[in-house]
Amino acid sequence: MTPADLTRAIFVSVSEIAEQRRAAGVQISTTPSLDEIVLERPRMREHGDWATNAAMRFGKAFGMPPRDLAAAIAESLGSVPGVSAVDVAGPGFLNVRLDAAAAGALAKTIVEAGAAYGRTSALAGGQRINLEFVSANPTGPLHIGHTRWAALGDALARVLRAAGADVANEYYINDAGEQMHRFAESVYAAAAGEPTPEGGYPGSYIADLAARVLEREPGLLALPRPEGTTLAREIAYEIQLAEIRDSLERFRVHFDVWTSERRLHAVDADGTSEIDRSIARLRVQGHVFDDGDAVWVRTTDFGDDKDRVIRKSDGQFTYFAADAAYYLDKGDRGFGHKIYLLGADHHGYVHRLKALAGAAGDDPARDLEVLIGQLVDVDGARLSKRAGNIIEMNDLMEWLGVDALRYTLARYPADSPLSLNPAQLRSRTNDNPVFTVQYAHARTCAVARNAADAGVDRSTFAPELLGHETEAALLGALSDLPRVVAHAAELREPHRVARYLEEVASLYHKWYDSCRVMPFGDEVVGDLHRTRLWLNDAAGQTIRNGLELLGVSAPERM
RNA sequence: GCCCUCGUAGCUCAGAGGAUAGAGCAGGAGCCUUCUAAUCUCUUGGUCGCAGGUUCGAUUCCUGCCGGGGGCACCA
Repeated sequence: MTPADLTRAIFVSVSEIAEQRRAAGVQISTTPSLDEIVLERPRMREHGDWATNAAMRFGKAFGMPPRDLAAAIAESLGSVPGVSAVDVAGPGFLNVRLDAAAAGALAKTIVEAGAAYGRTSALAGGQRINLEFVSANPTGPLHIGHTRWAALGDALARVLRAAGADVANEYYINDAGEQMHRFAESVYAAAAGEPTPEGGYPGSYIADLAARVLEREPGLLALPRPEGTTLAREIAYEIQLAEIRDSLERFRVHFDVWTSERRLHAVDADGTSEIDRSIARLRVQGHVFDDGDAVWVRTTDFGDDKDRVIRKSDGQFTYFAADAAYYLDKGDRGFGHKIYLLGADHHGYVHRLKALAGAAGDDPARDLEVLIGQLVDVDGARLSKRAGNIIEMNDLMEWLGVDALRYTLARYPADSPLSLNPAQLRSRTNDNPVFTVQYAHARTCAVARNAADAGVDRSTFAPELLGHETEAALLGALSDLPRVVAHAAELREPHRVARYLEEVASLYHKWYDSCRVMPFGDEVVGDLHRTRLWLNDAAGQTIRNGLELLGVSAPERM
């Protein structure tokens, strides 16, 4: 019996009681629907396998005290096959216990579903989602902040897809404007042996880039300065962007779409750019106005504390203009829903983005989400040798490993400030969550290997034998993966998957400690061993699937 | 000044309006001739920052205050 089966049984019971009440002449103010039945796993195991607050929820509408309604539901639920006990507790909770066979059947379900276990259609059929994250300027290496958004954004994308959503990962390349100019000046200066210009980029990576630029273009310094600077910029840009892509791929983060800001600035044959056309489109919606020679967007219509300039009086576009064009561009490419993952240092931008959505004719509350991530730092981290006062993603990967980094960065809600503890991340005991989870997985593999050697296979399956309390607890947790994934997707909180895995790992270790898969000594292999192998493999599969959602490997040996 | 965010055990943190507020670590006490003791068992530890409000019920939602972090531009 899966949680979904039980939910349905409770729904049927509640509906029948509603009918009886109606037949008895009682006014029922609401007709319950299936998705109003909420099943949860009790915090305390003693309370049972599952609990529902349905009686408290519908008591009022049925004109019944919650405890009476609970008793009525318990009565009819008690006769459902697979349910071994139903208790009414507290203000009207219903605690349900499943019999071992009904609960144990799940082990086979999971093994047979394999990598698909945990996937749902909770978010299927909705708008196409554009998930933009990282989007670092291609003027230097990625730092620790980008690393957090990369881990979080990619995990979120995986979780959303597992819940059936259609999502594309997007990286916006800020390759136009002032920062690129400063980057160019810095690289050229380094190539020419000059000091870093005022406001330029420090760090020895600039000198490395300059050396590679000169290698590719030995005549650079012979060119007139403007042409030389432009050429240096283009070559250095290409090298730097390639390095960013490489870092991200090594971090197992893949972007489906890379959008260049330059494309938005490019002027067509008719003399207009994407940005020009975008401002014209925004005007139609009525939130754009002129003041002297400058063009403004009335972002205060959408909660901003002041209106924003989109085109300065000297004719130059502000950054906001490119962002507006980019927003419209996403919509034009078929993305009805846009998610932006921004660092806390950009939160002032949220109102402006919301305003853009509104000015574009979208619903700012429904079509646009901005997730703000708090800052992260690492105790005792070395600053980048080549990029000055930042902590580099490349160094972090080498120092702590991709698995530990990804897991830990995805383990906390985005809006909680985070300080990584390197000693903990490198530890090989329970104080390191990623280790606990990976070790549990490796242990399921070790058990499976040993079982194979001992002649224990999955040729029979007798779920009624899975009656040990640690087996009931483990099965309960395993059954929760689809719900956890759906919740994580809906709430945009991949950290729920990590926390869940820690619970499964812990319950698996407890089970391992008290229930053997292998026969003792010269004991004959029996159904109990074989059935436990199914459970062992189901636990391994569940952990593997969860780790996959976080982009963390599931080693078979440690 | 205004905006965002956080405040839960000694530490790091979970907690979608529900039960006696949880986990790991740290502290204390235990279990190895048999699948990985890297695990497991028991145990100490709380004014959920403070004060109001909504609710049958608030750590959770609302308001104010206190404290930490981040941010305010015809900047990029």
